[in-house]
Amino acid sequence: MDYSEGEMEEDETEWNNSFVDSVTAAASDPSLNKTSGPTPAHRVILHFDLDCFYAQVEMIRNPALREVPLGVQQKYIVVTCNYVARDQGVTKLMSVAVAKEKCPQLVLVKGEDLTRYREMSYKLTELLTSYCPLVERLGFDENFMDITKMVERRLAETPESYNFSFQGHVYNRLSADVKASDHPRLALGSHIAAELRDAIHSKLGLTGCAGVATNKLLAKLVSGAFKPNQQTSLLPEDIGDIMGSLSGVRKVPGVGHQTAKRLQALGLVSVKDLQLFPLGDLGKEFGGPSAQRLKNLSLGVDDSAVVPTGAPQSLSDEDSFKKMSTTKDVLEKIQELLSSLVERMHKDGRPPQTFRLTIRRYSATNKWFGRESRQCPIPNHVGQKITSDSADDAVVQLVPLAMKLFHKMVDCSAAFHLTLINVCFSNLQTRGAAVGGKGSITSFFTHSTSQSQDASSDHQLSAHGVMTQFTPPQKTVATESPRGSGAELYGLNRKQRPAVAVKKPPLQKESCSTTRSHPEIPPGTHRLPPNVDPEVFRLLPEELQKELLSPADTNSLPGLPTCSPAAVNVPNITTNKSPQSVSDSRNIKDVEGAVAKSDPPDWTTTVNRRPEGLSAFLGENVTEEGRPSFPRPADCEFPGNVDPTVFSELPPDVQRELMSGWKQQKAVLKTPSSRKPGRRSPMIKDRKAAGKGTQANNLLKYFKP
DNA sequence: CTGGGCCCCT
DNA sequence: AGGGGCC
Repeated sequence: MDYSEGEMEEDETEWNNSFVDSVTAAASDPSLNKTSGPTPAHRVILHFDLDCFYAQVEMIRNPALREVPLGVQQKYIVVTCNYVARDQGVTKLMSVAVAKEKCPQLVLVKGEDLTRYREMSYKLTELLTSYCPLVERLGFDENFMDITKMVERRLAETPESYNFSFQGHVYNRLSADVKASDHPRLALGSHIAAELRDAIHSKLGLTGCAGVATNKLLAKLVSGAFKPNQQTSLLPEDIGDIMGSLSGVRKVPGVGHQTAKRLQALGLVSVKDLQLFPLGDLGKEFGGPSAQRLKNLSLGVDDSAVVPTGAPQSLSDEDSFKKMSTTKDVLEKIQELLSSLVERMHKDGRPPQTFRLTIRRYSATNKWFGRESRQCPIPNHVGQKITSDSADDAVVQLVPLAMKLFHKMVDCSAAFHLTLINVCFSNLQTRGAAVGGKGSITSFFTHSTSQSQDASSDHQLSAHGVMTQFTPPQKTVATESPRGSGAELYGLNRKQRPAVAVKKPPLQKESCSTTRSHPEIPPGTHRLPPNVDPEVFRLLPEELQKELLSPADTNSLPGLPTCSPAAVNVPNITTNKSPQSVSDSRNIKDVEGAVAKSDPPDWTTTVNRRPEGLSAFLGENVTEEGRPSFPRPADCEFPGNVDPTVFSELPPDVQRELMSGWKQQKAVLKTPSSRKPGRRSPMIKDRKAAGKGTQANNLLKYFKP
């Protein structure tokens, strides 16, 4: 129904017509255009923007931090800071070094784990949703709301003689001399905004800014006019002013770095430049739809609807680092990420159907370069496991999947250097009929339902009690007490799980017994002992591998240490875990389990004929015919005139780039001088090496001007 | 040009 | 699968 104002921005054929319609509708006199469907010509849109969100959450957790300059640190960056710190010159996204130098007393709190922020963020969205269903999230700390209906209802109820007024600021005006009666809807909107900000503060302890305007763009722009903990409304007659006040196109939401650059190449740097630039010319560089959108934005026109965000469509977890260059480290990191992510998935309750692994490789020429990813479907039973009882089992199943994807991207026979790993679940199964009706799911629904009633009942504002529609199976949230202010917001969630999870103490017995469930393994066949990490195994010298595979040892071999393979010496392979890795002894054990469980029984029959999945897991090179082969340096990739020895002595970066170049040449005969990425890409798509071809593309870009 | 997400659109 | 955008 809100289809009204556009929303087909990218529909190429119809776009132009629908745009013209919607724009004229929006631009023309609001009051007369009611006829054109259910969409109000005059929307009232709110934008909420919490003050220094992460810092606020930390200050709620520890009120003593309110008095001191506080920064929230991720890696070596201060991602945000409280206003005490800002007064001393600290800014967002400032390096820790600079921040400390500006403000020596700066107190830093680690903020890499987003759990608390995420939880608080959703509490806020849920709170807003309890007043009005049209809430759209933008990041963790911003929300749009379309309160048109709410406003209309109030308007209908207000007496003829009502004296309208604005709450908070009115952009570019002294609120004294604005005639609020000329803008009754916005005026009412400003009161609703004030009430909501108050509710946010009393219920969650958070302060923030709000913007009140007629579309999302303007609401967002105006919300920042008065910064901490204030609100601002924008009258339609001041749209030109606020757009003109922006220092450059980059300040327009929707115009990112890349777009700004392209605009600049056209000579467009100010908003006004963009406003005046011929649409046709703009279309030549950006295409019709994008050009229109950009131009609209520059004029303050934005007919996009507030689309209720609902539950996230994907959950991901990532970590960045200076350098990661061994398969073992990758494996451990992936496992670590997966463990926490699976835990989150479990609370979410929707079984994911696809898994994605993405990495960022270090490249000397530019390290801020893009990521590469591979994704694959998640077997149904695994997906169910994530959400049902045993998340640990799920991790065990997922690690091999992840490693398989990893090896699709990274050739482990060559040096590699990663700076980021991300794991992501998406394609979340929305209706969990398949979940197999454990009691837990139903209990969640009842619980959260009761909560939503709580929230809506004690407020005159509330129109709908529909908070639960996307509440994650975080029954948890429901723990918010009637008066719930703050303290019990956190941490209480966690504890419903053990009750279910205790069923299986995760011990090596588990994986061993699983492995032994195939006692019919023929004697004398080659197989990895159940407690040997295949990744580590792969890295061993061939001789050691043979020893390990010798039949006599199959069941007696103790586990390999998790430390670097170089440190392993054969006779001393004992169960001793390297101290560094003890922190989570499941690390290795889980992987063992993974191997045992994910492998069809027949994988044990011979080392050389494993299922593809396992081969990838082991880091073997797999040819296109599916024949596994152990890694050889630069397998067959050298042009004839290249001396392998010389090559091997080159820096890894150079090696990789050269390799990419060669592979590129193999894939595409013509040397790619074309600047357009889109031109050539169809050609290299078919090859199995498409991934590497793509990378070659990227590397070649470095040599462009 | 950093950090950990999330989104949409090819 | 990647690009761009947002915070």
